[in-house]
Amino acid sequence: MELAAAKLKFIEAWGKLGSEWGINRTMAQVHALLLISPEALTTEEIMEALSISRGNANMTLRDLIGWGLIEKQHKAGERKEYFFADKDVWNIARQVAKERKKRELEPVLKVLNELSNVTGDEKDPAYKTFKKSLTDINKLAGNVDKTLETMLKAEESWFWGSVLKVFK
Amino acid sequence: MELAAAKLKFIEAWGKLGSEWGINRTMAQVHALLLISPEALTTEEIMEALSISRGNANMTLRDLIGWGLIEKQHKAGERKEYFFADKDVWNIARQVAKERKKRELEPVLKVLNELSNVTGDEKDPAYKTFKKSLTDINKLAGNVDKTLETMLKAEESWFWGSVLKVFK
DNA sequence: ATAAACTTTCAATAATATTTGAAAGTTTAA
DNA sequence: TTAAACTTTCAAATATTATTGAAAGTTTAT
Repeated sequence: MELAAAKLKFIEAWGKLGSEWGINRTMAQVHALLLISPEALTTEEIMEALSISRGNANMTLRDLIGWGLIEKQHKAGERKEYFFADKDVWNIARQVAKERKKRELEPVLKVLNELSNVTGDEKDPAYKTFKKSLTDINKLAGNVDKTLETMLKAEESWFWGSVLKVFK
Repeated sequence: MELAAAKLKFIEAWGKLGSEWGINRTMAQVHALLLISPEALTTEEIMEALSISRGNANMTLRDLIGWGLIEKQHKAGERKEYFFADKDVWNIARQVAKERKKRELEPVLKVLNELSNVTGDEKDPAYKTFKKSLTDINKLAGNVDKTLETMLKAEESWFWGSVLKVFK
């Protein structure tokens, strides 16, 4: 397969994966484009490469910066802003985990926590079932949370080394 | 907080979490409802509890069965179908992991694999960057895949015991 | 100060996803 | 059979989310 075709396919696949996991398709595509680009690109070039409008490109780039996945770059003597992506896939994974944990997981954990002081009759099956589910979910969520925390601090090789070692 | 209010809040929170992770909000809500219900419920009761239409309820229930998260139950002498959710949170997590791996991760891994035999000039930075990204993503994806596989087979306590042990 | 080069905003529009509800389909009991 | 009880389907309506593009805003050089 030719490089040009492969690039398009990669961008498409990355975009699809993103959209299935709650990340805007265009955002994932722009990220993919920058990820496989050796040099930083301008808004103009990104618009061109993905056939998207200026407004869309601008907002998407801003979002990606907010996610910590790309950065602006300024070239000496040029007005234009260039954008480039962190190429370290482990950093990317950590960054995404960090943001989603903060934006989505933590608010839910907060609600679950509030709910755990629900009042009711210990003899009521509805109450007991509710309590049990909450407790179990909290336990699981606590473990997920701890593991993510470790991941966020860890080096890739150490993390996978540790995790995979116990699984063979 | 009263049980009734707490239930509503839980259903809402579960629905929101679901929608942020690419799962239809109604589907997550129906699942939440059944998860905290001690007995199996009819379509009618679910429609009523969540104010959704018959068609929506029917499709959502079918989807949830497809995900392996709920089951039908028949009561002796009754025509109606009852639905109940597996209450084991670890089973739920595994089931969701299994389905999403199959439906979304695997197709992408397949594409990534196809892309890895892209042809090009080793001296071309665009080619080198592309190759490098692919290789790195494949490596990470491989580790995620192995870990998920282990999770799917494992008992909860063993899995978290093993993972958390190395993280203390 | 002015104008060119570039970036940002946001109301309008388009695309996508979800939901409805009534009709069609199925099963059971008498 | 027939009809009541129940389930499924799916075209149309609604709601949600993403995108456009032109106008407004900003920065820099002269």
